Amino acid sequence: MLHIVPEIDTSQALTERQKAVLDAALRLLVEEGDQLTMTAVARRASCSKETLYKWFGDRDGLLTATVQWQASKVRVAQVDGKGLDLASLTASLERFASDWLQVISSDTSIALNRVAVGHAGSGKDDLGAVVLENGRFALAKRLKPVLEAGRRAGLLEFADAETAFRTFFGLVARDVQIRLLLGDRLELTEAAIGGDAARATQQFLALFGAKTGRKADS
Amino acid sequence: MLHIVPEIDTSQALTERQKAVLDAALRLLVEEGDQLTMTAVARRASCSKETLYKWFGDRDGLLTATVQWQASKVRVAQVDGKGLDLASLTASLERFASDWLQVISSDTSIALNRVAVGHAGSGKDDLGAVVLENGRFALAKRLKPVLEAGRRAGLLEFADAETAFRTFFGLVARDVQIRLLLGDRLELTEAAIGGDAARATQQFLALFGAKTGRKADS
DNA sequence: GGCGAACCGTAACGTACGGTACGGCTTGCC
DNA sequence: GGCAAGCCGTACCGTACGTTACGGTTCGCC
Repeated sequence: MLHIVPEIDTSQALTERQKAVLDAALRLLVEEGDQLTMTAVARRASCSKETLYKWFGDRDGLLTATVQWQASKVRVAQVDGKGLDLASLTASLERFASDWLQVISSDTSIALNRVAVGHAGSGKDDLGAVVLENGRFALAKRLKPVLEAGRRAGLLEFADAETAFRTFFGLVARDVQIRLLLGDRLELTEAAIGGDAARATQQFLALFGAKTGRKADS
Repeated sequence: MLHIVPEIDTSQALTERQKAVLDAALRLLVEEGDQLTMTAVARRASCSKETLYKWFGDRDGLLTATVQWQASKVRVAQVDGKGLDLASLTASLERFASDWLQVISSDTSIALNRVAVGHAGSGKDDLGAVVLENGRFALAKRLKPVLEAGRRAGLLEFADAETAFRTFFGLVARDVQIRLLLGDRLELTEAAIGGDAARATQQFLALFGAKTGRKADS
């Protein structure tokens, strides 16, 4: 289990210039993947390699800082669970689903996940942990309160929020992420994402919705 | 869309010695990941680098051959859809689910997927296509006939087999594969896999099972 | 036995790239 | 103005590794 404490915000203590450099590195990472070179980053960011090494230590440090920098940007608004009814719960779930599909199908996410996957296993850095913590685990942390509010409101029935979340995750993501990571072209239009989000939400409600006052389930 | 024609069996025309070399390369790939070196492969396989280059062209060729070689080994028995009732359908689905979980949580699959993901995007080779074709798409090809047999037998209801398959895929895999690829420890015991397979199957039946003569769904 | 093909082991080559050093420029401070 | 700090651009160094070359050995075949 990774479960790195996620509250520490390492993205501070970055000057504007440093953020600009990391943005350049990020763009290059999206274009070139893990075979980006320090020289290329320096050129793209119009800075010297000496500066890169002074600021980030070494190549792995630069990569880690870049991933964390991007991660710090994707904090999404919390959905609060006040005055919950079936309509607003459904809307929240659809919102989560479509946000998540949007994220995992973005060039940036794909590039970051590719790099992190490539580095996992060769225990040099913890890119995988960072990505996981700011992706899948952050999503769970934001969604679980909604699920539990839904349960308190009598709209959902489940024993374990973690298990319910994982099912929701599966219904939303299905094979999308692995296919994209493996290079499958898979055009996700705005409309397709909306449709998938609605479908996943309905399926989730069919599985975990309380069996009171709704049309015959399925 | 990749959808490389998968029927061509490129694993033939390999001598026993070549298979042994690829097995060595595969073992090394599991241990070292993508940063394995040609020298290491040669040493592990007790062959000369000259031979590696003669047989496989270059490093990418060796990697591709290794991935294809492993892919050719995982052909799983087809399940035929004769005399289908709910019990045998359920058993088939559970079997597929647990086989799939077994595969994606194996060291070999993780290593291969990591390498393929790392190479995707840098269009040099098509490792991603190979992995996808022998993983997710092969699974669909084997499972869809079962789903359609279930529909003909009046046990399942769905409009599109592809969509139904993808939901099943999502219910089975959930977040397991991406977490493993990103380096999350996630011990999947035999028992846990069996439980997950049963749960995913029940959820799938709750969503797509025909509403005749079954106990209250969910 | 002689011969050629295939292959092993190892040495050698070339290069790409991570990392370092250094000269010059700008900026802020005394 | 003088000086120091920070940074850019670039040249430089060392090494790891992909790729090639080559001498020596085995093995099938005549």
